[in-house]
Amino acid sequence: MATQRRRNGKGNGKANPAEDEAVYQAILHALLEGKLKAGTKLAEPPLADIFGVSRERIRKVLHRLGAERRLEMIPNRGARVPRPTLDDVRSVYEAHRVLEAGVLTQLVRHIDDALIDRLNAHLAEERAAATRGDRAASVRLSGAFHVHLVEALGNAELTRFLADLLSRSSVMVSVYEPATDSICAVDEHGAIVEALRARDVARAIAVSREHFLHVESRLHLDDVVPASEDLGSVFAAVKPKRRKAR
Amino acid sequence: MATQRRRNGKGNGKANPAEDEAVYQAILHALLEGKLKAGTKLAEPPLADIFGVSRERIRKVLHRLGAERRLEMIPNRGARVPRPTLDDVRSVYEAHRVLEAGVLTQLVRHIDDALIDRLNAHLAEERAAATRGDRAASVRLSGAFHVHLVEALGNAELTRFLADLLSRSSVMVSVYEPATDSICAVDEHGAIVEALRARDVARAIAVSREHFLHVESRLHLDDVVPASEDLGSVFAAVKPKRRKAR
DNA sequence: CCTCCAAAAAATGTGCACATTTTCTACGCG
DNA sequence: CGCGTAGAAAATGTGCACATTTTTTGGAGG
Repeated sequence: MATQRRRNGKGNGKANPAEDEAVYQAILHALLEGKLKAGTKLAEPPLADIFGVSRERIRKVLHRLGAERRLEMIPNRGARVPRPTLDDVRSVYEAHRVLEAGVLTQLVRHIDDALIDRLNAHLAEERAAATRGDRAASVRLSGAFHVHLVEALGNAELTRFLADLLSRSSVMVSVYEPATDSICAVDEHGAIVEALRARDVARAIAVSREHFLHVESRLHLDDVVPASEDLGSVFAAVKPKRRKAR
Repeated sequence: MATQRRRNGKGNGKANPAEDEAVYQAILHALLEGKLKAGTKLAEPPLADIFGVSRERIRKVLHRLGAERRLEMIPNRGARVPRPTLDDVRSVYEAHRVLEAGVLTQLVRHIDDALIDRLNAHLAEERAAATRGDRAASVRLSGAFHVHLVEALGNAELTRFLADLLSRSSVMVSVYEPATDSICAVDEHGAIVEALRARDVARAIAVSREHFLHVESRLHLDDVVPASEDLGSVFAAVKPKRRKAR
């Protein structure tokens, strides 16, 4: 009997939360990966067709993403990938900067050798990726460094907030790409750890601040927009269900 | 013709976002006001009856509140008012404390006389409410003070995060009530402003920290739970639509 | 060639009818 | 008398039909 597909009877109330989740993850992933360019319209019928699920399924996921402010929902006009202004991006970076100042302030109170060791181990990874020239790993590890810092506090609220900020800024780099070269200079991360080890809050904050300002200064507005159409190719490898003939 | 009610034809796709919003606000308000006790089950049919709207309308609102983590949604088992643990509450307060440390750090850079004046004006309001013995106003103004601080930075992300934290802690006081006496000592708020005026970051943070620890220390776990049933009376004055006979 | 507008097409929003699951109830057995 | 359980009742989840709204299309007129 195995995994019988729906599509059979009429009123079918079969619960399948995994399928919701799969669609959600697929769209979210495409969003975070930057495959869905800013301004792209996400209409329900084509998505339902691509993923092979009912329209209400898509609908629910879209609204959920809208509630998380990852999509821009306009009543009666559907969902679009947000087109953040330069101020929006700055706002996210500034928020991260302010948050990290608070995190560092609190962190020097609970710091111990084990934490320093973990951070240094992470720095080693970052350096390895940098010398290896692995750009993707560098980006990932660079973000992970800041995640490590908040996670050290063990506060779920703060961790969630940072994760939200990071995911948002990762979307933005697809528009305002500081992509050119090294994202976060490992040296700057190292300086933060060093200041932490010395229990020097003021210095840690100052370094962190400079670090963020450095990143922010690389932001620039690429003229107009890339704009992406043709959802089919975006989700090509995701769900090989059925596709519309053109 | 005025406001014709739906309930008429059959398939009725009339868009009425205001009605969604009304239900959302009503439940949210009851939640923030503490009228909905922790652990209360929010079933769809009775709510639909109380508000006089379709079940799917209620459904949508419930899931939205769940996405905001204001309600606990369990698949196939509906929505409940969350029953935060003492650790959850501490986590929220700690997050607020850490955030405010960052905010103060940033704030001393952009401080000016106008801001100090505004904060002092707010302190005057707080003192007036305190001497007047207006407990409700005191609670509200006490929260507003911290809102003023973040808003001074003009960062939407930070403001939103704080609002989220505040709304969450306001729900929690209905369980772990530090309700006994003065919520936030106005003097402590005053000391923060004073430190800000002197551009003394370290002092501002120290005072803020003590302030929060002071509030947190008053938290205590009331034995078991109040538990509230009978949704009808909770939303009594909200929507005088129809009610179920018992 | 551009603009404006009406009709068609497409997309979104919503109530409803069930399917599925959970919760309640009552009965029989140890 | 407690306890597990079968059946009933209630609640949640989902597809579908259709209303409403938006967008596109195809001319007609300037």
